[in-house]
Amino acid sequence: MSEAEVELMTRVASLYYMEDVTQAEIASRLSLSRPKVGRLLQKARNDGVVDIAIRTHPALSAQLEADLAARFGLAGAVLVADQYSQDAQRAMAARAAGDLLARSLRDGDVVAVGMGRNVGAVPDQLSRLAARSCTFVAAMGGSPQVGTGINPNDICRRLAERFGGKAESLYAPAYADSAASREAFMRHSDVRETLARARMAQSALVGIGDARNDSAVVQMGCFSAAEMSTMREAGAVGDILGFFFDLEGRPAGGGIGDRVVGLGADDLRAVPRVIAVSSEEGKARSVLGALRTGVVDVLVASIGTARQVLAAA
Amino acid sequence: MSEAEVELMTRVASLYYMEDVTQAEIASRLSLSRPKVGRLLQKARNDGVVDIAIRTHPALSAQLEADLAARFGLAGAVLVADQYSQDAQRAMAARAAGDLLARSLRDGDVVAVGMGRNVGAVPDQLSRLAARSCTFVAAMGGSPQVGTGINPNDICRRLAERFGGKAESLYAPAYADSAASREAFMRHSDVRETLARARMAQSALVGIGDARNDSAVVQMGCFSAAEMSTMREAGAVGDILGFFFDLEGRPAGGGIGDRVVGLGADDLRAVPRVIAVSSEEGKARSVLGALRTGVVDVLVASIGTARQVLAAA
DNA sequence: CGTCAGTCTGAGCAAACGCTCACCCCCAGA
DNA sequence: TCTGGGGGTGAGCGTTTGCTCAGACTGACG
Repeated sequence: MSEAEVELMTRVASLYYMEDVTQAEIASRLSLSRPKVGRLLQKARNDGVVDIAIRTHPALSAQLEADLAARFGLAGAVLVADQYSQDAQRAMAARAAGDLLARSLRDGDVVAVGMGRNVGAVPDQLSRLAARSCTFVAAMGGSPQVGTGINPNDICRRLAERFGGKAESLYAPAYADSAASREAFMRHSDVRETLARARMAQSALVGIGDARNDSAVVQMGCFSAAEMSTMREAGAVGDILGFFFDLEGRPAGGGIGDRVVGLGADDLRAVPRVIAVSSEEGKARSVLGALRTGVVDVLVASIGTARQVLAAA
Repeated sequence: MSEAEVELMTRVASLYYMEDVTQAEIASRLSLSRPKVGRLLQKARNDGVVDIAIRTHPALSAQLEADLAARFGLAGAVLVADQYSQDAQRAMAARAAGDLLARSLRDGDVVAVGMGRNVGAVPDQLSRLAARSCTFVAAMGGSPQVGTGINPNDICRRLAERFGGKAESLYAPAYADSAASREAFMRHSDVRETLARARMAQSALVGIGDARNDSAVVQMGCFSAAEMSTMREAGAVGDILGFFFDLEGRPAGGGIGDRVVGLGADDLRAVPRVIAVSSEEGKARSVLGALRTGVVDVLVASIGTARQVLAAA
C-alpha cells in the first residue's frame, strides 16, 4: 500500500466522516468515481484508518466497574457493551484489552501471554499506532490440534508484530501426558528459561476458560470430554492458563491440571498486572471463580457478565 | 437521559456498527420503528457513545513526528490528518490534544490552561470516559470581548466538568492597559496565588496564535490592529499565552506583550509538559517560532502544517 | 508476440438511509 | 373539562449507498 493511497484514503475518510460530505460529492471533488470512493472508505475502515468504537457510557459501567474492583480487590475493570453475536462480543472485549495493554506498556516491558480465542483476538483488534518495544513471552505451551491464532506462541508473534516488539516462544505442549512427563518438559533448559522470563513479566494477558466439554482445551485435545466432566464434578468452574479452580477460587480438578506446562497460579499472582479477558455470555461462574483466585488484577468483560458475577457473588 | 435509554442506544449502536445489521432489521428485532433506530444512532454519535475517529496512518505521520521531535527537542508530536474545513481541522486537533491530556493526567495533577479557539475546542472533543480528579488553572486573564468558550476561565470550567475535576479561575483581564497596570494586577493576592498554582502545574495546554490583524487577540480587543501591525513589523510571528516571539523564537513585539497578565515564557519552560495545539492552515511560521522558543514539549498539529514547518526550518 | 489470469474500474440497480411532515399523546394552564 | 403547545412517533419520498457484473487494463508466462 503506497503512501499516496494511504493519504487518499485518509482524505476521503476525513471528508466523509468528519465533514459529512456525500460519497458522490467527494468523488466529484477529487475526480474519482463514486464506487471508488465507497471502496476507499471500506478499505479505510478495514485498515483501521477509520476507527469506529462503541464506548460504554459511564452510566452503565462505572458503578459496576467500581463494584467489581472493590469486591474482588482488582486494580480495575473494563466493561464493554453486550453484543448479540459472539464474534462481535469477542472483538469488543479484545479491543478493550488491547487498548488497555497499549496504554500500560512501557518500552522494555515483558508480557506473559496466555491462550484461547479471546486472547487470540487481541492482536487483531489492536490499533496499529501503538509501537512499543516489548517482549511477549508465551506463558504456556501449545497444541497442534487447534488452528493457529489460539496458541500462545502464535498470539505472541502477532502481538509482537503489531507492537513492533519481540516474541519469545515456548516450545512445549500445553499439557503433558502425565505429571512425570510435565516434569521432564519443565526441566528442559529452554522451557525453564522461557518460563522464568514470563514469570518476571510486568504484565500478563490471559483468558478465562469455562470448564465445559466443548471448551477450547477439550477441542485442543488436551483433555477428553470425560476428563473434563470429572473435573467439573470435582468442582472446577474454569481455568486460567490451564490452572483449574472452583467457584471459590480454590484449585480444583483433582490433579488433572497438574499436567499443564506453563505458569502456575502462584507465578501469576507475582505478576503485577494480570489482565484477564472474558467475552462469552454464560461464563459468569468461571469469571467469579477466576476473580476469587486472586490472580487477576484487571478484568475485561461485558456488562452482562459483570452483572451476573456481582449477582452471584 | 435515563439509563434505559443509554442502554438502548448502546445496544442499537452495537448492532449497527459492530454487527453490521441494517436499521430496518434492528427495528424489527427490538420492536422499534426504523426512524426511531436512526434517531437513536444519531443521538449515540452526538453523545459520544459511538466514537468515529480518523487515525493518521504511521506511514504519513510517524517520520514527521520523529523529525519534529528531534529537530526542536520536543518530547513528542501528534500529527492529525489534514481537513478541508477549519472546523473539522480544529475538532481533529482538539480531539488529539484531549486524548493526549487524558492519557498523561494523573489524579491530583494541576493543568495550566491557555486561551483561544483551539484550546477551547478541547473540552468539546473530550471523551466522557476520562474521569480524573485534576485541577485546571487559568494561566492567563480573560476578556469580555470574545464569546465564552475562548476565555481561559471558561475553558477550565469545561475541562473540569468533563474530567470531573476542579477549575480555578484567574480573575483578571488578559491584557492590562499599561505595564504599570499589569504590575498592579499581578500584585493582587488572588491573581498572584492563582498564577503561582499555574506555575507549579505538571501540564499546560496552550494554543499558538498567529500575529495577524484578524487573530483572536485583536478580536478580543486586547490590541488594536495597528498595534498588531507594529508588532509584526518588529518581527512577531505568533504568541503563546500572549507572549509574542519572532521566527527564531526570541521575544518580539517591542514591549507590547509585556502587558499580558498570565504565565510568561520562563514560567512555561518550567512546566514539564506543555502541550501546544495549532490547527489552522497557514500557521506554519507561528508554529516554527513557537517551537524555537523552547517552551513547547508536545506539539499537536496537522500533517500539512508539520511539513511546512520542517520545510521552513 | 499472443494469451490468459488476476485485478481494478465504473455503469446500473435494488436496498438502505435521512428527512420532511402530518399525527398523536401527554401535560400544563385556562 | 377543554384547549393549545411541545416533544416524540411513524408513514412516505427522494437521496445516498452497497453490490453485482461486464469490460478494460496489467503483468506474467508460454
